[in-house]
Amino acid sequence: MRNKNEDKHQRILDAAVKVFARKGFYQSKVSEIAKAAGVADGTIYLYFKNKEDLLISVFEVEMQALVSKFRSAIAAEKDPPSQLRKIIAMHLSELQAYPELAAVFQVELRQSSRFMREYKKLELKQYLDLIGGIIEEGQRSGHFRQNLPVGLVKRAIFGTLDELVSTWVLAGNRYDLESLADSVTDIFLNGIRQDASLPEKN
Amino acid sequence: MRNKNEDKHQRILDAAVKVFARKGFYQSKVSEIAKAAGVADGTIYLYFKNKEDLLISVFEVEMQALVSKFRSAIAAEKDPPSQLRKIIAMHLSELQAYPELAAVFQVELRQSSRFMREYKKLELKQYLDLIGGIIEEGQRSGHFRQNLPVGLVKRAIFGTLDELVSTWVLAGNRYDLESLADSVTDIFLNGIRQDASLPEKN
Amino acid sequence: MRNKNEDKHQRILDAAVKVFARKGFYQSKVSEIAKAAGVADGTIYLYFKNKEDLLISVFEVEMQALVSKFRSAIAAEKDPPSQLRKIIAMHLSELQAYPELAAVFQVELRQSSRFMREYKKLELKQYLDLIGGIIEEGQRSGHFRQNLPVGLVKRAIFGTLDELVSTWVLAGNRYDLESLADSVTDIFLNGIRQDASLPEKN
Amino acid sequence: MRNKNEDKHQRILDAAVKVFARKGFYQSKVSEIAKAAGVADGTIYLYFKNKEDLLISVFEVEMQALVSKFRSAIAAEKDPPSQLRKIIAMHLSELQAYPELAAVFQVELRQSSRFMREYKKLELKQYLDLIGGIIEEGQRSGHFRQNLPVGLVKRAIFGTLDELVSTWVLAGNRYDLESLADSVTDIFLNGIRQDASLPEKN
DNA sequence: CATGAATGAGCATTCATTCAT
DNA sequence: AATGAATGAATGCTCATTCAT
Repeated sequence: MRNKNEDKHQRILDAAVKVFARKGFYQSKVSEIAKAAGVADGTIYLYFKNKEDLLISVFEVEMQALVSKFRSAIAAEKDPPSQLRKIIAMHLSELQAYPELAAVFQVELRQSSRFMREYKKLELKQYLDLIGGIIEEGQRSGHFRQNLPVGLVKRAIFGTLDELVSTWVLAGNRYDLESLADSVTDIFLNGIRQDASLPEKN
Repeated sequence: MRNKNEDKHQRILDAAVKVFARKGFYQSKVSEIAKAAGVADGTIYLYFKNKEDLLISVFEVEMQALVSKFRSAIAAEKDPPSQLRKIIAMHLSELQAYPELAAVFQVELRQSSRFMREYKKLELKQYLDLIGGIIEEGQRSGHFRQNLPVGLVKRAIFGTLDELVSTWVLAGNRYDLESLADSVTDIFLNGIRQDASLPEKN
Repeated sequence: MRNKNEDKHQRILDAAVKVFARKGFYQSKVSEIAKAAGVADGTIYLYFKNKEDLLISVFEVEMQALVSKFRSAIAAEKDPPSQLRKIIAMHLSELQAYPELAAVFQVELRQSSRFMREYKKLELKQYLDLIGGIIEEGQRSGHFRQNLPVGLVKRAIFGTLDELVSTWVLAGNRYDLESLADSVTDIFLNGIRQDASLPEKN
Repeated sequence: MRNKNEDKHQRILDAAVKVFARKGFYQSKVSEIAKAAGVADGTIYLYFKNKEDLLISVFEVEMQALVSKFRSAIAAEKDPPSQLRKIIAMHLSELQAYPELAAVFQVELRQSSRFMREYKKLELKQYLDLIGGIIEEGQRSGHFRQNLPVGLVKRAIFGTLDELVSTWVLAGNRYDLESLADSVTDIFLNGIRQDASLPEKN
């Protein structure tokens, strides 16, 4: 019983990722997800409150898995610059490895109501905080400049990665995403490192 | 007649921006836009093919205005770093000045079908090319390093700005967006300038 | 415009009476009512808030028409006994003349939620008050005994008529309802008239 | 086994009375009845063919109990007037004592399909025949007038009681029902007794 | 050009019933 | 017998779009 239920729950989540990625939230039909999961329409409502709850669940489950993966990975890195290099590389490689999830993250999650947008922020916050933690630590250790607001830096990095993945998703996954990691790292490590002279203000 | 029509056309566009910004594309009702514009439902279909076309038009019209404003502004700047500083500042100040448009750009335009997503790219391309042009010129003039792909740099800058505006929109416009411009400029000018030593590879 | 709208509104009401009478509220499909009215499903929602509102409207409109017809009829009668005879006769003849409405009144209106039941009482109250007024006047004029509570007498008369109509409806309208009027009047006029000796209490 | 089954059968019936009374037939969920009875949803289908059958069974079982109780009670009364007085008093006191059953009888049983309505008549017939028997006997014994059709008189009495109970149920059982018995008896004994002079025809 | 009443396709969700365990 | 997870048919209502006026 235990396994069968978990299996069905997971199958519905997997199907939802696929369908949401392909069609978007509003254009996805519950019956289509049910069909893709190999269950009856009504069965979905045994596991999820409604269609929106299903989308939120997809996000929650997948995001948590990603974040915890990232967390262990950066724990193995010796200093903030290496950690930043690592998280940039993983962001790109993980989403490249799971393009359907990427599509949901990049495009579909931006479709829902105000409530959901706020909900999304909650989940995303963990990830942004992970990046933010690296920046803070780097400022403390003297690797990164302290005149830059952490909140801005973490969003700059996230925004950059997000845009690169979005472009890649919308381009139909036609090129290698992972190989952009070095240049991104290059820009940001230079952009925020301690000994950078401030750019001249005109 | 001419003026009256243009007026009506514009009133519908303005109403659409407001409504889309508040509710999102799928939750916006055509009748609501009509009401906000002070026209009958059917009148909208005299000026726009359908609801999606209305969204695309909003984007087209507003984006073109924005891009041409940016274009003249950077033409007045003396060198690529100043131009970059200028465009970053304007992106933030313009969208801060017109938060409803910002909401549509940041959040709602990501809601449509595959066709629309691709369409959006076309419009957005002009803006990205504007940034790209500055980067290219800077690489030619020796201000910016040449080892960084222009396509990536322009997306990094756009992604960063986009994320900052999104956060600001979702936070309910509760803080000063424009004042982030200096830090963003700081990061990128340092991140891409010629004499930056490459960050050590582990 | 005026006429067309009223016409459509009325056609929907008429169709609703027919369909509700035949199938009952819960078994009646909105699409079926629409079809019977010769309009599209959605059109019904231009005139009525929802299915329940349609049922309430049927009751309201028809009941009001009935009550005002009754009111003028009894105004023409000279004394309370004649008025009672008249209202009993009309109740049976009117519902006999309009069997579908009778079916809705007798059977279908008892199907709805608690809210509706209470709503029904409001409408029905007017009719019960009409009977009650006759009884009160008769007690005052000395035609009817004063030891009987008006509230009970009016319900006894209404309950009797209601049951007779229900039986007739459920029997498929197979006999003459109107001809029962004399016996009913006989029972009640004897039952409540002034000079009736009280029945012996055991 | 025997007892356990009967117990379960009875528990389901009791639960059904409660739930039907509170929500009405269409608004009552089988799962809710199952829960109230402390059995699984599927178990109900071991004892009853379907939801409608469950409602019919409630009626059958409870009605038969009532009728047989009434039958013995009137057997102990000496003459038709006393019997009529007795049955009127019991009708009111029994349903007052069991308000949930009253709710089902008065309100919910009128909700079902044509088939059920006819079925109800069958069950009800026994009760009406009980009243009818008293009237017939009274006409034979000279207590009651013979110019009144038995079928009408029994329905008048039943309709009156039914309406009084309905009103009491819809009023939330807020007053004493039983105490209405004397007035009802008064009306009908006077209304149908032998020596009543016919009311003058206009 | 403008209107807005009318249309009807489309869909999330419920719940009586089944059946493998 | 008993369970309760699974089923999937069934339907009220919405709303983009049309078109007669």
